[in-house]
Amino acid sequence: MYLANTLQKMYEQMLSALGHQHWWPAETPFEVCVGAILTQNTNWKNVEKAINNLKREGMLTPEAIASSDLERLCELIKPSGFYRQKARRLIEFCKWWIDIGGIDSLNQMETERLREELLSIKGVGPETADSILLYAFDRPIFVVDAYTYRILLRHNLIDEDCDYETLQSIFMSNLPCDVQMFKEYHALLVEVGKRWCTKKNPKCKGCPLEGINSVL
DNA sequence: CCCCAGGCGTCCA
DNA sequence: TGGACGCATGGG
Repeated sequence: MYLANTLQKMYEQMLSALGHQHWWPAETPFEVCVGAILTQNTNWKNVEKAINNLKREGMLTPEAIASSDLERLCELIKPSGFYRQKARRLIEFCKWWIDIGGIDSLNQMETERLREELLSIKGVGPETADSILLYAFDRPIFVVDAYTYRILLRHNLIDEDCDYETLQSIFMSNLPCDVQMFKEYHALLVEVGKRWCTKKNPKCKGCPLEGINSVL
């Protein structure tokens, strides 16, 4: 079967089994960005606590974070883990956001340029940059993460040494270029990954994608 | 007690 | 260029 058909079928089966995921859970583009940095290698539940702390203190703005005291910021985001790194990363990100002219400038920027800009920020790698592009700025970019890799690997759709860009291009060159669908697809992969594609379930037993690539 | 989570930068060969 | 390692809290 053609890869394009398999990817399409995966999407339909996940959507049918799990329904819409309503990602990204945030009220503003800036909140998406903060969440994207805080969730690096961290459970989302812990990130929610950190974001709620920032909101409660009126700190969820680029200006407030950029000019915040490092120790105080650390305390507020502590539940999200790696908080010393992440506090510095948030401050760097916010300075960048302000320097570049805020959300209006960012909205006008070409997607390729915006991606380069994001990747130039210390602490923003490919997944964080692409999450921001897709969920904060509605750009048609497919987000790849550890679950994406693991799920495709277990279904024998990729090689073990498949890197980020290659994996991303597999989706982007075989699926229609649709922002809403990209958002839903990534969210569904994460949910499937959490529930079924775990170490404790090495055969992905019970997964809605079971047998998606029956050719072994 | 263990393992891991919606990664990234650094270091070193 | 790529593999190991540190970063750290909270939930199972």
